[in-house]
Amino acid sequence: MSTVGFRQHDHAHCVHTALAQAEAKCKAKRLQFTPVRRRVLEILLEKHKAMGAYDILAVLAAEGMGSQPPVVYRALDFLVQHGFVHRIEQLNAYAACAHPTHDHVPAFLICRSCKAVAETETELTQGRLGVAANTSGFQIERVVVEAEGLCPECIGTQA
Amino acid sequence: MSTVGFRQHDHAHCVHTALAQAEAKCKAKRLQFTPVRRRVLEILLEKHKAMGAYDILAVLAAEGMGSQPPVVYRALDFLVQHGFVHRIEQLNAYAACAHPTHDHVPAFLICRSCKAVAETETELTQGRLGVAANTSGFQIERVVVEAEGLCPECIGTQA
DNA sequence: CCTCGAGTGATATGTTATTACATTTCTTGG
DNA sequence: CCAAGAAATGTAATAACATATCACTCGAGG
Repeated sequence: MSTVGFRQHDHAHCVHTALAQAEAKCKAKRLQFTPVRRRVLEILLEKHKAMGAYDILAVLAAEGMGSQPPVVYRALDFLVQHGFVHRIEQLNAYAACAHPTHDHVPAFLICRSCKAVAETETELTQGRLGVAANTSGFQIERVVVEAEGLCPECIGTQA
Repeated sequence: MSTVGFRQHDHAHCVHTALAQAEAKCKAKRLQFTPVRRRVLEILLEKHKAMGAYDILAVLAAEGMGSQPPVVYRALDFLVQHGFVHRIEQLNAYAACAHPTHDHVPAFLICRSCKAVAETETELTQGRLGVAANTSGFQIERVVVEAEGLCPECIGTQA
């Protein structure tokens, strides 16, 4: 995987597989996997990188699939909601999920130089954060974990 | 602490103390604790809540301390850089640091209902995230941990 | 006294996200 | 099949967040 694990891989295959999985999951859950939603996910899978909403919108617009912001934001909301895509808070950007087949708490390694994003998983409500939440009576629903730094490719080329 | 621990506390005192600590730290490090920077920190301490840059700017503007965005963003950059303030990525907002006296990796509990923010600490590069980073050769420089959910006050009043 | 650098003031602009409302398309029960 | 309601989309306008740039001030050090 070029960004997900900072390694190369057979990309066309994984795009196709991921789309098929998403389609199957939507069918199973009676969700509408509409053309716009499908295409947005496909764009993210193909690019295999975090993209801003307006970057995605530009691609859609070039294809005549809607040129206004709400089009892409609605599609992204849907995809995020159902776990096909993650939002990278630090970048105000979106990336296709690398492990769409099972529920998980995503964690990201974000290269500050090339903006590559690798997705891994974390344990929820463990460690001090979980303790703090329990102690204070806070009910955790979602956890964002994002590490910023340098990817292997960029370590040599940077300060 | 009303938001930091979802509990009440003597606020005027802690504002004063935190400002004095910040002033001392700046003096020790030869940093300029200018009126704008001081006032921005004070506003965040008084409000004791995550605030958007433009919310802070509105307060500054009302006091004649600068009415343009760069004023507040520059002050926030300084305060974040030196650990007096944290940026809450999920909210695009800023909150005064609750533990300014020592270096730490902050973690936040963010109430999705009332937007209260509690700050705790986490262990850096431990657990699966650290393992993933090591395995792939990624060099972590900063970690963002933000949990979203319901604070004790809001649990009763929400779905 | 002069210069240099950090900070500030001000204008403009870029980027990200939402509100609002009209219209179309799906789906489901009669 | 068909009507009614729900879900999705099209479109315009605007809100919210952030940065680029340049001119100006002021204090520290030569």
